[in-house]
Amino acid sequence: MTLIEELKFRGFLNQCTNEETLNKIINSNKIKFYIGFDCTAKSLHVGSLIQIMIMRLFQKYGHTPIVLIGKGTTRIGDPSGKDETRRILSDDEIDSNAENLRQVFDRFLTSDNNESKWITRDNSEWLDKLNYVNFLRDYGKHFTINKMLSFDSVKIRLDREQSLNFVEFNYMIFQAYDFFELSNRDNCILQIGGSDQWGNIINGVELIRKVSGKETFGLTTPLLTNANGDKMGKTADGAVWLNEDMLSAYDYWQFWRNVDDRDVIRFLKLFTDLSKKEIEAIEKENIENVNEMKIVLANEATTMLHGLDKAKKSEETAKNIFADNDLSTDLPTIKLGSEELNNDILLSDLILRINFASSKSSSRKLIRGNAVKIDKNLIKDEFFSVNALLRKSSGGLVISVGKKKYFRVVAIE
RNA sequence: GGAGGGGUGCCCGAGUGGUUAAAGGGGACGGGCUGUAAACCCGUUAGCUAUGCUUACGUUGGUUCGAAUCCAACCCCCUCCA
Repeated sequence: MTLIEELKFRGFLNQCTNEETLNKIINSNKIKFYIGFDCTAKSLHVGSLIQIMIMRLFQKYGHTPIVLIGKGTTRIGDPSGKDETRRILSDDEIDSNAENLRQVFDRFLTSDNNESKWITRDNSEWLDKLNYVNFLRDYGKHFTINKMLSFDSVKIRLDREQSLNFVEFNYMIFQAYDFFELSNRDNCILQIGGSDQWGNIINGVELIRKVSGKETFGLTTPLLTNANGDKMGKTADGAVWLNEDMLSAYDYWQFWRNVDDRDVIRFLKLFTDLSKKEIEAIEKENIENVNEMKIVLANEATTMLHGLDKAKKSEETAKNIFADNDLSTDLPTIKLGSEELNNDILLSDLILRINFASSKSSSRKLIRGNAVKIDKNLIKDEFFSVNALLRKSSGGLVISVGKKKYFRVVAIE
């Protein structure tokens, strides 16, 4: 299978400039390609995973990924896919976000092979130094307003009567310029991005052709949505983060375990290293039992990010809770000292403390709504205090909120 | 700069003096059904030391017994004109 064939099989390919030529080049040469990531959050989330996985695939075929950390462009704010102007982040925030992002790539990309070892660039390196007048003269002339206005990222804002300020309007020019810089510095010949980046990407391809006369390529991945058509990666508590301190390995595992039936095969192709053969075998074997496939998916995806141990442990925990109804398993735990236990400990406070409710009112509403159980017994009293039960128990209490959230409370000496 | 329109809860959106913590929809969460899925049905959806109190309809003041609703100033957005 060639790289392009594999991309197609797995569902990574949305659009590509001149697929035929690119195909020839990547089959006979090792290339450098890049994907840009802005530092708008402390961590990447599942929404970016498709980009990370496609880098991984290219790397498997011997190509070199350039992770472009967009410290410079983050200070501008990409209007693509955004309803409104982003909050402007401080430089400190941007720096610390950038640091966090790098760690994630280390998990997914390899540095072993010298040839295709992944590298990072930071576009503030060149964007910060730009001189406005010179830049306009040398590069601004290659962009027509007529065309810029026709880009979706701009058009949508205008159509919806939402403001788009001049800084944001310039974003696409900077992104195009990034590609130009990388093409010069690193001989990077391909930019990959989500489908919403198509316009920005071809701007870069065109700029390079106009200025250097070189042919470069652009490729986009489909916008990742689940079977319901929702943008992926958002859950109740927010995004499905990749950094473990923002989302535990167990919760990450649960995210994959809970995907829609219709998404399983598609996600196995996109988010695991399983080969075509393996995926087809799994599909055949489990045609009647999607849940087995979901477990494979959860294990594979979690292993890739957090390691085999944590994946297995998550599976174990899930099995205990959901299949065996055995609550003696590993759970997030609140430890109460004897001093604290001198006072009444309200159930509603504990739920708040473990972050299963966002306020005490909502925590009480959950209790009123029959959502909370202690050791599998429904508690309906929103003023329930756990002291008496806790004194009687030996191993502490297991409290569940809804069907999927569990935690333990223990008394310590 | 001129004329007009607009800013409501997580989002969309109704409301033009009192029973409005604000209709309706979406989303989310919880319950039921199930398979930790989907669909469907029901409930919840500002906070708190809670039969009450506090905060909330762009911001700040004002009128009024009472304001999201009326008035003034300011900020922001949109359309047309210059």
